[in-house]
Amino acid sequence: MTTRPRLADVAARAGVSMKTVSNVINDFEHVSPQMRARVQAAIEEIGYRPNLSARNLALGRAGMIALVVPQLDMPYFAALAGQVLEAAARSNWVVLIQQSAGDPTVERDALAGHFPQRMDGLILSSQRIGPAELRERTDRTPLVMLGERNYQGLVQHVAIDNVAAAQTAVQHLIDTGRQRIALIGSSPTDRRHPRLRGYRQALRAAGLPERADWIKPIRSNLGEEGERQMAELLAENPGSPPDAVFCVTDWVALGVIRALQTHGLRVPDDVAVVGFDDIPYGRAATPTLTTISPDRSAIARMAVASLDAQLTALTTGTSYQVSDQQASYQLIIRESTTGSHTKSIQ
Amino acid sequence: MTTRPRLADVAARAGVSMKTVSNVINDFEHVSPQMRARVQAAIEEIGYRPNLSARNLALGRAGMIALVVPQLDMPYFAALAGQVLEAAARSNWVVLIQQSAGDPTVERDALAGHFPQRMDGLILSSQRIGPAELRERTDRTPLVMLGERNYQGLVQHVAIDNVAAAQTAVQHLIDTGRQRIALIGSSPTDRRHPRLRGYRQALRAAGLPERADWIKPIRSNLGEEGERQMAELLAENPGSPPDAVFCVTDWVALGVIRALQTHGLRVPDDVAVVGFDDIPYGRAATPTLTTISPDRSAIARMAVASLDAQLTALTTGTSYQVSDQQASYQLIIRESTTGSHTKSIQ
DNA sequence: ATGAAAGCGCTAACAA
DNA sequence: TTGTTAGCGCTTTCAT
Repeated sequence: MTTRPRLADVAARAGVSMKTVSNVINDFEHVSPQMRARVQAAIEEIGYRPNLSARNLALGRAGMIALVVPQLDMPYFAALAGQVLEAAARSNWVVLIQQSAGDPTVERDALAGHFPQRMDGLILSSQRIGPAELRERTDRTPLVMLGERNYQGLVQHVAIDNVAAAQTAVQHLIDTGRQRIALIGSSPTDRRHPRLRGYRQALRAAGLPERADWIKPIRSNLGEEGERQMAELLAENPGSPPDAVFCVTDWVALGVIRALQTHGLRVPDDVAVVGFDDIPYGRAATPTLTTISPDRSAIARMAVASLDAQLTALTTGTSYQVSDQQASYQLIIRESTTGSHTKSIQ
Repeated sequence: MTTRPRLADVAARAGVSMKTVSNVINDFEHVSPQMRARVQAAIEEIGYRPNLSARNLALGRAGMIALVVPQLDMPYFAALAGQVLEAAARSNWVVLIQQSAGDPTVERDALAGHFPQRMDGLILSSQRIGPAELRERTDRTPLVMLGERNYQGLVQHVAIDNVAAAQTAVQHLIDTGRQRIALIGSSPTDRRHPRLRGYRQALRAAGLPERADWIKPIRSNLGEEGERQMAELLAENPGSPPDAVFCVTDWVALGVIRALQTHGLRVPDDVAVVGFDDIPYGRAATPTLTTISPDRSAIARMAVASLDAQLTALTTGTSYQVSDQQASYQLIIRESTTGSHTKSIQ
């Protein structure tokens, strides 16, 4: 196996200096078109590809950013990771995906910069990390936080407006005639929870009463949890179940639907269900799931762009002003609130 | 911001040479325990982390392998990617995940080694690439193919025994009393399809007749496709539907269940359904889905280990004998074949 | 068992 | 506009 072509080989082939080749590769100005063409031809001919290790070493950058998500097999995060991958590639970054499995240690290690190698930036999607941890952080690696928590302007934060999105979802239930709306996935005492706040705002705006016993917390974002809590709610309200349920995630909503069907209630005929996240399965479920769809692609692009800007600020010694960036979202209306999925029996 | 510590700094701190530090870091032999301890202490004290770009440059390796999957938001591949990530990390590899979106061009480019940089290895999970493309391949990058296709010993291939697994799934249907078993997801004329072959073997072994019109092809692995084909099958057999359906993937099975429920048939009471892949949704669906669960972790480990071995062979100039490696699988029995998910109405 | 120095492939000063 | 050269941080002969 012969050795692979280097920049010097291209230079020799094109009869120019390495600097010129480098200029062409990096799209610098002040290279005459014919020179550019000549170098390009040489590159093609010998099949040259830059060695990124060498480039990054010379540039003093890692060429890599880390993305920390709870788990890749959770569909919301898988889809998000896919988008981050694409956005990062456009900035010549490889993405090191790290799964935290909800382990706060992993997330704190990431915040502290404990990776197998230096990272140019870090995108962290976490439920666990709060403002306190952020305040104590000393590592200077550019950081973007994702997710619905509020970080009080301590770090760059990219998310949709969860309060407004939740309000939109609940408003849709009200618009379609529902009056007895439960929430699964939050504790009634958690005043900070954005999706709970949106739920409350919608109820208040419609003059509907709020019942603390119709707000059920979950211990984790699992279908089983949704199912358990819904079953409990049904058991506590025999004969007078809610006519709609707003779930903090699609995954929980699937469990809720399961509980409803198990108890002989039809969705949406008896009880309408709305989820949150727009996971792919929502389209294949029975009934298909009405949900809030965050613009994941925009979230990914904003996060990567911010890392880019932070890194530039860091190297140029200028300052970077952190902000709360909001991506858009959409209400996707499907069968679980409006459709009837059961046709007459053949 | 002060510069980050280098190997030389550790050496200075510990009062030894760089070579010694390097020996400790790379776990070489012939380092006295006390010397090791001293160096370790110095590493901790100044918070040293090796620069992988420099290491890889010196070693002449990329430090990176590519994983090409159709899409990260398909749960099977997301879970697989997660496992590959972990296995690769243990071999000091970062994984560049590339989504092909089923585009054969992307897969062919990958085979040809067209990446932004050199890769130490390539794991390709593809439906499109066949023996022909493999035979034409000239790139020498270590390669492992995943998936159910047969590559005739042309490349290292890691998969479960799809014929046996399919037979196991169908046998389970037969064992639970089903006699009229359809298959969704393959063409009756596709003699090569492993899961179809397993289906046929099971029917034959049980002395059950095979009906070509009960074998329905799909155009893509989508719930919608399963739903459409199942609806068609029901329309073609009014009054005498199958009593069980074997689906080539879970994703298709979810659509099939949807079609059955839409037509007023109960799962599993009227029709039992088995899927394939064990995607996370299967546990949250209603009813929960009986399926074949491949040992993804083993698949990932085997693939990475093979890349390691191939790379070693390549650098030492020895030869690497490709093989067909088989990972294990399990039949996961859930409600869609045995349970009754609808309790009496309250 | 440990030290000195060359070199991996690239970028960016600095010169021309 | 293009060429020359000194590193980037690490591994690895080759001495010792």
